[in-house]
Amino acid sequence: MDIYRALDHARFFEGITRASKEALAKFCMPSQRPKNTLLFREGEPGEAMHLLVGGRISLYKLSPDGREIVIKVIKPGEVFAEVILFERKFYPVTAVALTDIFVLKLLRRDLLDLLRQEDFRNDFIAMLLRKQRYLTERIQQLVSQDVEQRLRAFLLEQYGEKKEINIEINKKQLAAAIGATPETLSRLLQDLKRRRLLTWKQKVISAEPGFWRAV
Amino acid sequence: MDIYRALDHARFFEGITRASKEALAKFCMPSQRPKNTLLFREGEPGEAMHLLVGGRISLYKLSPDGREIVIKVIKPGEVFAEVILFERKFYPVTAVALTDIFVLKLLRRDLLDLLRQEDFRNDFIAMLLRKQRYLTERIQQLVSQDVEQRLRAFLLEQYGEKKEINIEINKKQLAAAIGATPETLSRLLQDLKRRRLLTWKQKVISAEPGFWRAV
DNA sequence: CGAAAAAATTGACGCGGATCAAGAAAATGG
DNA sequence: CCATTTTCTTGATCCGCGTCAATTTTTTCG
Repeated sequence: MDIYRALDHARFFEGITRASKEALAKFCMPSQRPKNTLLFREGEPGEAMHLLVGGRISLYKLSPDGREIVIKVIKPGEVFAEVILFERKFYPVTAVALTDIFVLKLLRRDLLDLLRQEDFRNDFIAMLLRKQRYLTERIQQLVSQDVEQRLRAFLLEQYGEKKEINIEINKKQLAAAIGATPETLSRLLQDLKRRRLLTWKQKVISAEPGFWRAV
Repeated sequence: MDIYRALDHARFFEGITRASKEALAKFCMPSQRPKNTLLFREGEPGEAMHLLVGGRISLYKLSPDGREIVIKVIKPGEVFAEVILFERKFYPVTAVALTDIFVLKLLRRDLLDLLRQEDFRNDFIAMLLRKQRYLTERIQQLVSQDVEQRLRAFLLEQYGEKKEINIEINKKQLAAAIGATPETLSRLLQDLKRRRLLTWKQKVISAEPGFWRAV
């Protein structure tokens, strides 16, 4: 469990100099947590930015009536909870580990130091803008696309256009991630199977080429 | 049409020193445009950040089937299209003037200069984080709230909890802004009128106190 | 291994809001 | 000011997906 190596693989820190990555490694607080761990809750005060090294984490908000609205599923190499560093001091979302995870935490004051370096700062701003773009696209998707298209977009974003996907999350979690109920996902999967486009057995999804360019 | 004064009123530039605001005023390119002007289109290359001084602008994305999905309605004092400054060089959304507008443009290179100043940079990052929070909340709203709640949220955000709202956009535009069709909005307004919560006559919306705390 | 819990499936049904079409009202522009 | 276009309204109909309930299947763990 080498922090430096983890940082080295995180795409967010790609453009950064070796020296500052080593400095960063000193600041980071590593932690491993089992599946279903609640990392933080919406509205709670916080003072760290997180970098996910391994596993998946779901960020969601609660609707007034208690439903979980998934904002984003975080995959390895991505940073989250950066929002609390500058603006308010409260997390705007809840974070739950969908699988066993390995995360690095970076305290506010350490990050503020790092931001003094121009290249780090530029990467940081670029990351924020990328995220803004992502959220913009997610809005468009959730509002205008049906469940099948959202499933396709999700798999594409998280795993790429592959024939075999080794999926670590369960169907309930996936349903939530694409803004649907488990029942609806179940029926969709049945239909995709009938159309010979996609099958889900155990932890493996097999997608036909046709799936990726379906109507 | 004093640029400095405009900047002085823009909340984005609130925390900034007088000196750098004056410098900024020199860089800004002011422009006034009539209603319905297309400022830029999704996918077009761009090289300026915009600050809206007066009027309203709709930022939207097109769905695959050509519907307009409104991401955000910009109000005076807000900045937009900052995304092209760092990340890619293409606008991620289309921008259309909902009313006659007055905007200031800030070219990429000028902004990059400004970002060298620590206080400006901090404000800039804070603005990005605020926007991220906004988009996060918009997702939650669009996914989990019905049209009536979305109407309430929109009016609240854009005009505040007022008894009388002078509305400059038309019903079609408002319907799009809350992710509904004009037909649905029309029926909703009829219902709100019947329930004595809200009336819309000409360019004026009158909302009863009860409207703001409706179920 | 076997019992209990959790996840997934299946069917019946209902609802919010989209769509389509037609007509009324309002805005626009010569 | 009138003619044309655009916006708004109203009714009828439809559909995707959620909800609820009942099983079935899978996972968990003593």
